[in-house]
Amino acid sequence: MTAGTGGARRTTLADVATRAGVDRSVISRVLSGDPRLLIREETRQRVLDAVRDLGYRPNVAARTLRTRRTGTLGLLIPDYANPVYAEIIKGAEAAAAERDCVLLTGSANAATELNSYLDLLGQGRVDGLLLAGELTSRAVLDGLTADGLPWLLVNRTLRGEARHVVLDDERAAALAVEHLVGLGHTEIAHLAGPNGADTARRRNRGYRAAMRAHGLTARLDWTTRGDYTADGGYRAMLEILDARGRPTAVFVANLASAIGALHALRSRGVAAPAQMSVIAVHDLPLAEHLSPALTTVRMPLRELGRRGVELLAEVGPEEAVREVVTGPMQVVPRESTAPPPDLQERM
Amino acid sequence: MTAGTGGARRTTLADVATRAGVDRSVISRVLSGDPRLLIREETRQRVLDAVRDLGYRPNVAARTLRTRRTGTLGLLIPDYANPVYAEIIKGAEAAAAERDCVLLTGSANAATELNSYLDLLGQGRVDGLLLAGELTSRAVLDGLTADGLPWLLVNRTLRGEARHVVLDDERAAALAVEHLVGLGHTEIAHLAGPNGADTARRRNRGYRAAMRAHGLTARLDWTTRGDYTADGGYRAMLEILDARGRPTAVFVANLASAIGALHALRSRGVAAPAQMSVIAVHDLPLAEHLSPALTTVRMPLRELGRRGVELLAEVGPEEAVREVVTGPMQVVPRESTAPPPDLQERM
DNA sequence: CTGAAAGCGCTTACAG
DNA sequence: CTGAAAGCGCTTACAG
Repeated sequence: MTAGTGGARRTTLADVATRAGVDRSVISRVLSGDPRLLIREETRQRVLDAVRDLGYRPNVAARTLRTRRTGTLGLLIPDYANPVYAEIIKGAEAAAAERDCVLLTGSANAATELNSYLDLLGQGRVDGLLLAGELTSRAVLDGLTADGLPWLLVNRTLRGEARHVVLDDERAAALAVEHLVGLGHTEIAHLAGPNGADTARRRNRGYRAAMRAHGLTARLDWTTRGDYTADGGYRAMLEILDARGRPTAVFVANLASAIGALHALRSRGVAAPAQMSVIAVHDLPLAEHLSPALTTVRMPLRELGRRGVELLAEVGPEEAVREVVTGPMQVVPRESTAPPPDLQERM
Repeated sequence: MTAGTGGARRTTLADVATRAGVDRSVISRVLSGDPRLLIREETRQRVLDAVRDLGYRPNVAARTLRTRRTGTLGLLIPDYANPVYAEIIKGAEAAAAERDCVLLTGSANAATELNSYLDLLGQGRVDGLLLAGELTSRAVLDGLTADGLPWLLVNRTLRGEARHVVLDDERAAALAVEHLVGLGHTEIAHLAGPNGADTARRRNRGYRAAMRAHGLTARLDWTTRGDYTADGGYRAMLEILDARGRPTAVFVANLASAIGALHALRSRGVAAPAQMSVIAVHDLPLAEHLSPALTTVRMPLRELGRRGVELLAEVGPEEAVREVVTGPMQVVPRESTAPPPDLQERM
């Protein structure tokens, strides 16, 4: 046998039709469950038997060419290494599988990469596109719309666009602040995410709103900006430690930053939680094993991915979608948060 | 405009042909760079202009139906949350893009999931399949072969199969042991990976071979088994600490396990590296920020993904492939390894 | 109840 | 140098 397809010709509808002694169209309609098909039970059995015996599976390309539906949804993320996206992918994949759809995940972390990825996707490779991460521009979205390709922003919004599904980042920030306030903290800093990140802006906004709601001051020099990486979190935590006065707690915008922040505290000899409580957005098994074990806010990321697929599949491409996923969101208390030093002394 | 395709009919070859005033076949041959096409430069320009003006992009389904090539390769991984696979995916994606191929990544962590994923993939969705992780059985591979779908195991081998690309896990283990021996250690334990994992078996084998090569004893009760997670590493490290006598160093089979192992050492009050050196396979930015910063062996994971795609695309499906990727592999020394206590005292 | 036909948009061997 | 034709494997409206 020569290299190449490595096997015999695939079974087609014609093969099944011959075997079952009916027309190809009958097979097709039986398999697609056509409700307008009238067929004798005995014929239907013959068809099903033939399909099973020959191991027939429809040719995807032929079906797509005919129906203009690929049964594939695309998901574009900036970085596979970010566990946040891993969770989103899992939820999206599960939802896609439930609708007999394949999920085609790709990564792009620069505008040029994104464009070449869209080129690669070509015409008619996917029925719709979920766009996570920050690099999507208005121009790209307009291009997709012009191509007739439905899209939906996931975990981000874009000014003037009304096609997105996000988490309640404001509420996550509020939960974190309330946890700290509940422990007695009043001097609470914020290690924020990058300026370009929509989630970072909303967590920052949520932090400020929650501080205000508790009559606390969100000091400007106690809000420093990381970039959602451990390295960035390390640097941003040092900035907070170098500010005039020292907060007793810090709300960190994501888990990777918090790992760097804990490192910065160790390197300056600041004990956590004795001298500084730390709470971060996103819960992962890892958090349990850090030193100290990290208090987190668990976010419904899987649910976010799931809803992305559902909305993309169900809502017409011209309709507005502005959904905030309200899955389980809660503080997971571990060792990194405790009452502030002054309260501890009194105990 | 109604919901649905959300736009006008897509541009087809016929539209371009009309615009350029030539037959459809000419457009097709110009675009595919048919070497047997004789065409006047001026006609070729007209064709190219028409393609550009109309923004023509070939319909993937029609092309696939005709050529039997999808331009898509599949990659099946067990878990998106594992950063090892994130790196493999990145390498594979880059190599696929270079060959104008799309990479369709999917996850399955149980045999039933795998089968339903393959069903979902259907017939003719991908030109070949890369299989990473442990769950692939002989039966699945035979099924793929029967379907005429080329496949390649990535980061694992399977007895009796000769279609795989792997890393040199034995060498990684040897590098780790040599690093420890170079620091003066002779009592070296091994926190292994799960029994089912091919990489774990090879790292274990490499550890034993390297110990032997240095005239050292690999004590059986100093080899404990984790499961490549932080939780498993925590438990397996406790087992080592509970053994008779205590090693001065431990070679950990992967980074997630090492995070748990460091936690176990802290919880027992064993100082690292003063009382116990730790080195683990796989380097990630995270390692720098652990406490202590973790010494690792950096593995060429991206290169592994890249070679997987290259080999799948280039080697005929009937040919044997047994490749060991020889990318950059090196010890990245950080704080978690140091000379053993007895040597330190003498210094 | 079942079959025959058209056509989705390409590519390619062949005709001129 | 360029065009006409066949056919990849489906689905679906229609004919009987």
